[in-house]
Amino acid sequence: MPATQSDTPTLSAWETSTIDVFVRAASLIGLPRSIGEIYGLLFCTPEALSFDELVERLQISKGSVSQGLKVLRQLGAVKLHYVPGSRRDHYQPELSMKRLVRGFIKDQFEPHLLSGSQRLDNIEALIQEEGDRASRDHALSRLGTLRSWQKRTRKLMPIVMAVLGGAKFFDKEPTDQETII
Amino acid sequence: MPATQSDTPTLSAWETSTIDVFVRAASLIGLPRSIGEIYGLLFCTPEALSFDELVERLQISKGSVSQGLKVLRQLGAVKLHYVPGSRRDHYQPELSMKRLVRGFIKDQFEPHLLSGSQRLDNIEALIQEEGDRASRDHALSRLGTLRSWQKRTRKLMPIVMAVLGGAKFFDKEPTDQETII
DNA sequence: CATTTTGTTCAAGTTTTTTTGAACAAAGTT
DNA sequence: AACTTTGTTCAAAAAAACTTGAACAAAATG
Repeated sequence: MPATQSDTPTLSAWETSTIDVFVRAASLIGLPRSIGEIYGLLFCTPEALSFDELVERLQISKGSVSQGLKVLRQLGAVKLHYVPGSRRDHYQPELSMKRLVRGFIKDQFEPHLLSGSQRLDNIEALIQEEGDRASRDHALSRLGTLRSWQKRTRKLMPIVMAVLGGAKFFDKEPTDQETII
Repeated sequence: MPATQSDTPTLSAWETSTIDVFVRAASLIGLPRSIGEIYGLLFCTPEALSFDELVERLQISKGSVSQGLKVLRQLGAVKLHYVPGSRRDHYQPELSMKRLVRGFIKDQFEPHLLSGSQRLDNIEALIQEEGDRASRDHALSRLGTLRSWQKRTRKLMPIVMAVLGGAKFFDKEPTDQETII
C-alpha cells in the first residue's frame, strides 16, 4: 500500500483557536506549548484520541507527545480511556475545573510550600549566627512575615477548592520538623 | 582615592538563604531569577537600598537591576523611598501580602482573562463555520465549559483578596459548608 | 522466537528567555 | 558649558527550556 502522501492534518478553525487558548493558559502556568496543544486538542475532540493521532494531527514529535502526556497524566489532566479492539492507549481530557486545579496545586504548588517550611526553619537557625542583636531582631521579624505569608497561603487553598466545588486540602497541621518529604 | 579593590559584597548566610526563597518563588510565578534576587535583598535589608547597592551586593549587571526594578515597580512590589541628601532612588519592598498578590493578579492575570473573553467570542463565530450539526453542538458545549471556567475564575479573585485582606471566613474548621460567601 | 506494534528515553539540536555591558539620555554640579 | 552622576536601552552573548528523532524497551502477534 502506498502511504497516503499528504493527509492534511487540518485542524478546523475553531479547534486551532481553542488550542491557542490552551497554549496560552499552559504558558501562563509555566507549562510548555506542546502540553497546551495536546490538552487543547483532546478538549476539542469528542472521541478519545490515541498517541498516534495526537502526533499526526498536531504535527509534533513522538517525544513531545510522550513527555506531554506523562505530565498531563501526573497532573490528572487527562484520563486513559479504554477502547475495545485497540492496543493503543486512548486519552480524554479531564473536564472538571476543580480536579484540574487540584491536580495543579498538589503537583506544582504544595511541594514548594512544604519544602518552604523546612527552609524557613533553616533560616531561623542561620539568623542565630548574626553578630549583633539588632540584626537578629530585624531578621527574625522578616522571618515572621515570611511565615505569616506561608500560613495564609495554606489557608487559601481549601477555600479555593471549596469555591470550585467543595473539597478539603490541608486537613492536618503541616508544621512538623520530621515531616516526611 | 584608590578604589577599594575587592570589597566582598558578602551577603550573610541568612540573607543568601532568604534570597534563595524568593528566587524560587519568582520562578514559580514565571519571573526571572534576577527579580527574585532584587526583591529578596530588599526584603532582607532594614534600610532602603539604592540602585548601585543592589548592583554591588548582588553582583549582577546594571541592566538586570534596571529591568528588574522596572517590573517590580509595575507589580507594586517595591516602593520608591526618598532619602534626603541623596540623588539616587532608594527602594523598599512592599511587605503587604495582599498588595503583592493584587499587583500580580492585576498585572499578569487579569489581562489574560480579559483577552480570553474576546477570544471565546471569536471562537463562537468560528464554530458556525462547522459543517454538520453534531460538530457544532459538541463545539458549543465545549465553549460553554470554557466560559464556565472563566466565570468561576473571576469569581475566585475577590474571594482570594478578601481572605488575604484579613477577612475571616472560617476561623476554625476549614471548608465544609455548602454556603460559601 | 522472530516480528510488529506501541510507547519511552535521552543526547543533540533548536528556540526562547535572561543577562550583560557599552552606548546613550537626563538631570544635577561646578 | 563641560563634566559628573544616575539610570535606561538594546544588541549581542549566555543560559535555560523545549523539541526532535533515533535507539531502545515491553508487550502482543503470528
